[in-house]
Amino acid sequence: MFADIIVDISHENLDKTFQYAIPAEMLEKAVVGAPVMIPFGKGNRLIKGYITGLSEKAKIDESRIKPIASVEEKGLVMESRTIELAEKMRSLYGGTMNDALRTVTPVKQTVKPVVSKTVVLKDRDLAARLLVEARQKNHRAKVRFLTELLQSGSADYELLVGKLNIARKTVSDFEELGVTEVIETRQFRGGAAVQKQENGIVLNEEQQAAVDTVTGDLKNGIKGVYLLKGVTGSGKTEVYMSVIEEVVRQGRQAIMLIPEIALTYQTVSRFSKRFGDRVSFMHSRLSDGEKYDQYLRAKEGGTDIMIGPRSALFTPFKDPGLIIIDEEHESSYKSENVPKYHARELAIEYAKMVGASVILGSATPSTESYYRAKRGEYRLLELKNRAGNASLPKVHITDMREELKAGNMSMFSRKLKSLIEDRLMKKQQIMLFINRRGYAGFVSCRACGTAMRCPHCEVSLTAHMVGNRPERLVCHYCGYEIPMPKTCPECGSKYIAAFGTGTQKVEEYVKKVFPTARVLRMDADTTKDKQGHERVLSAFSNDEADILVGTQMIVKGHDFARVTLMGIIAADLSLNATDYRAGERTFELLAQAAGRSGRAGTDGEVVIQTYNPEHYAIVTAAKQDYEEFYENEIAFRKMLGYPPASNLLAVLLTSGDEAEADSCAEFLYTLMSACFEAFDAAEQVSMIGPSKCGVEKIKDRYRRVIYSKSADYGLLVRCKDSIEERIKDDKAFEKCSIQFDFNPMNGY
DNA sequence: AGCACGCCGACT
DNA sequence: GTCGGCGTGCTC
Repeated sequence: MFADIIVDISHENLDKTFQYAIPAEMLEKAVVGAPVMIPFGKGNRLIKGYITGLSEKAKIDESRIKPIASVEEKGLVMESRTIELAEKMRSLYGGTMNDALRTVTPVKQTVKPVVSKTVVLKDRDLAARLLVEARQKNHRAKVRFLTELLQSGSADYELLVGKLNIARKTVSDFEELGVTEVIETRQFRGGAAVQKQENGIVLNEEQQAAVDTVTGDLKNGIKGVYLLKGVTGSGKTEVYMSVIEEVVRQGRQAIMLIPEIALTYQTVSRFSKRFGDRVSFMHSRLSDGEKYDQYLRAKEGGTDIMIGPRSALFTPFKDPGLIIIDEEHESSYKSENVPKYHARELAIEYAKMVGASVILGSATPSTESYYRAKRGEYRLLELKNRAGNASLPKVHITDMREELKAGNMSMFSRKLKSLIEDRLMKKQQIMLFINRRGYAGFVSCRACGTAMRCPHCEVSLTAHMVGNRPERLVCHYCGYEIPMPKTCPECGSKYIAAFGTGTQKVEEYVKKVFPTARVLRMDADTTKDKQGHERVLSAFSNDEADILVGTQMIVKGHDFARVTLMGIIAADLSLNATDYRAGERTFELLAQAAGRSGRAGTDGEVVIQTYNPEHYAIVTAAKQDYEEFYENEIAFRKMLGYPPASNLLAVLLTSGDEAEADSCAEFLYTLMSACFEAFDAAEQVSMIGPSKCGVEKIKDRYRRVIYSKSADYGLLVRCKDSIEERIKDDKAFEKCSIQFDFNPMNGY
């Protein structure tokens, strides 16, 4: 008997199976998925591997085949379908089998105790002196730490590590603070037992209809993909819970994916109350050991439900019957690491493999999912009514070109300014939303609103700055390039500039214009540490401020009953992002932001400031009309051959040498077109590039990208496979690295 | 990845 | 003459 084994080393040359003989005494243990130790290479060094298949025939000369050294008893036997899933992942998204296996297996194999370290004060005088010094220099974190240290004689080092950005944890790191001892305390953290409560939840008609459709199908053995489209507050979670209950009743398990960092206390408590300790949660604050614990619990049947980010898809349940993907349009479902899988797409594949149903939930479905639902590939379930008496807010779109014409050069339109004054007077709260992410320095005319766009690609051109002056405008999709114009090509105005508005700028400006208002700011800078997020939000909900200025996070966060005005400072920022998803992202954000205002029945108002008041993403978001948005968006995607109308393969090439990056990218392009030629499919593909990436150089590596579009996804995969094979040991590509990204979520 | 084999410089 | 530099090639 022989076993096909993949070795636990991630290298292209080793990305294949090796055949080993199974000694008679190991025949029982040597099953597919079992971890084994094998003698490898000339030195017969022992390395780990996984059995991926069994056979009775030797594929190579039998004399060269060595026996397995041992089957790892304490290691986890991977389900054969986990290996199958890894194979699927590898074939769909590239990378090595090992990369794929690694992403579907838990990180650490040992349950590690949670280590908390305490530093003990020995040199009291030194610490006291340093405290005086820290007070003088106004080092608040240091003061807090030293005060605590002096009072108690010991302090939690995590405080210091977090506040002062100390990465290492040895005595010498603390010496200058008067510390001469670091004590480690270990403890094993167990899951808290939660009392299961009887549910008294009554579903409304729509919810019940959605539940009945899915559970009815489940009872009849029908597995499908459902798109649950429900506006914010329509009660999608109740639907999820009821369907999960039915699945669990059938003796099967459920996985629910949520976007990264979206696991709120509310979600945990609702699910815990309903399902008690049969539900497990995964989140980034868990240590590897704790995650592994959860993994084991699921594998051994200790839980039925797993809730977590995209990696929770790999929970090794015995018989998963349902996979839910909440907020399915979220981009965090796409992995940024190799293999760059999309959890939503992979979940659907996985469900097919194991015979499970999939529910995709969203208020603003991705264009991809809605397209498939319309074509009948997914079944559409809708929740149209908002729970409670919340009404839609009144939305004003202000045309910033008009403001400029009227002599208003400020950041706020007259409408927004007067409404802010009104709310401050009424002592109601205001949120100002500035959409900074996805903005890479586009250039627009303040007089007529024209953004500089690529004539070939329908995306914004990106300003390449020299110092703080834009010098050239470049298209990131095709490489089209023009010098920075002096005047607007449309209207001739000289008010043409790279757009840039940060949260700090807005905050400063608010303080200047409304000196009496209490202002809080929330963005990546103010919420660096883990409690920062909560601190700002609770301060705002405790009415410690009148105005909250922030990025994305304020839109996705909690509900604030007292907020009656939402100002969207520059709706165009995301609209002019340099990738084809800009419209969708803008609609999502604006629709969500609009939904934030006036949720408790009070008359909420929203002001959307824009230079493109007639753009469909803005108009439809203001009306909260998803359907109309979708019709426009899908027409745009069809016209230009973007997903889901077609498929896009981005091939990213990086090299430390600029000339080499150019020549290799050029060569790669010819190889790819020859490849499509060889498949006799050149007419089904259109290729763009190679061109420079939006960020031309990262970490001293020059970046180039080639895009291929084709309606046939399989064709792109075949091209990737053949290119990988072709360049594997070609000297020309030795010093560059090449990554494949299917239907990328961001522009390169 | 890691380790052996292999073909050219400075050394007991 | 050999000890050792790390270039390239293979691992069931």
